[in-house]
Amino acid sequence: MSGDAPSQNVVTAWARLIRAQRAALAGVEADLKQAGWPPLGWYDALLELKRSANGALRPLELESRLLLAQHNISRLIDRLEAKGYVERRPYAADGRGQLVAITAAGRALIKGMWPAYRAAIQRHVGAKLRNEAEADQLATLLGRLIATEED
Amino acid sequence: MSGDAPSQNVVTAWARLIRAQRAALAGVEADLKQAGWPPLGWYDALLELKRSANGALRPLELESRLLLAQHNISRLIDRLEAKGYVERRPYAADGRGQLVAITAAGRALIKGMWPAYRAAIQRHVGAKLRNEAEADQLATLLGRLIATEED
DNA sequence: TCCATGTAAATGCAAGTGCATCTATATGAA
DNA sequence: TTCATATAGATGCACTTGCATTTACATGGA
Repeated sequence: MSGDAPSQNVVTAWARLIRAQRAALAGVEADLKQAGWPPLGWYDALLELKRSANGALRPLELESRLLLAQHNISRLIDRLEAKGYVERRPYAADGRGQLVAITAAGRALIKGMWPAYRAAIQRHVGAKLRNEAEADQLATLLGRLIATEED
Repeated sequence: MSGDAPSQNVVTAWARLIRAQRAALAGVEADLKQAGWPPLGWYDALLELKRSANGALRPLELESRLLLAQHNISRLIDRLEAKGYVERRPYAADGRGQLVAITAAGRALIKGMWPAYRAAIQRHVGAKLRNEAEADQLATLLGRLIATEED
């Protein structure tokens, strides 16, 4: 898969990657919204925090896990903080940094959202695949695209 | 793959779908921008028009092919029209509708962009896959997600 | 014909995003 | 220590997107 021109299969995969994500994301977002929940990005960010030691991460770390730009992380945290789902704490080891910690309200939010989110994932992704092997294959192949040999 | 709860493989595939697209799209957009080209969405829209009979499509059709929301299509056409890459024509068969046609400048634009776009696709997608079979598999699986059994 | 209802596309406004820049702290060389 | 440079995160501004609504035309029934 080297060389400077992509094969037809690669171009097709690229085009479908864009559209499949667009379709799935729009579907899931719409389902969540209809059920009265906040945007998906809030869930994803809170989940990363919850999974981390002490329920906290530095914005920089959140950035690399969510693959969002720095200024977008900064403002996402603003919104989550304004609603009381996270709190910013100073980061002792580096005065420039900070720690973003999930609050009890944040934990409650993702817990409450999960059933609806889970159902939406199943509807817009799971139900379109034929079997577990396909899901596994898809996850594996997408994993290759994420692997960071970037730059 | 039925039922209401997604398997772990499905959840993983979902999470990676979001991130893989985000990473690949950001990478390709950055490459194009650095080379001085307009956003990717312009290319995609113009390509759909170029491939169509008479180089024209109704906005409604463009919407379903690009999987963008109606108002976004409307404004994308505004921008393309302002730069002279497309033109809006009345649609005789339905007075509410219109036809959006690619211009000579539009054709020249996508022709000029393709080498840079192609190289970016190869760098951010092709180079990360191991062989043609993987590209083909990925395209096939993503195709399942796009297939419209929606609603 | 007239009107209620439906559909294609545009638009005002709010919210989110990209971009460049700014502030504050950290690090390393002189 | 001092200063140049680098890094973490915030922010002003322009542009894009989402959402609701509006406008214009189409369609079908009374």
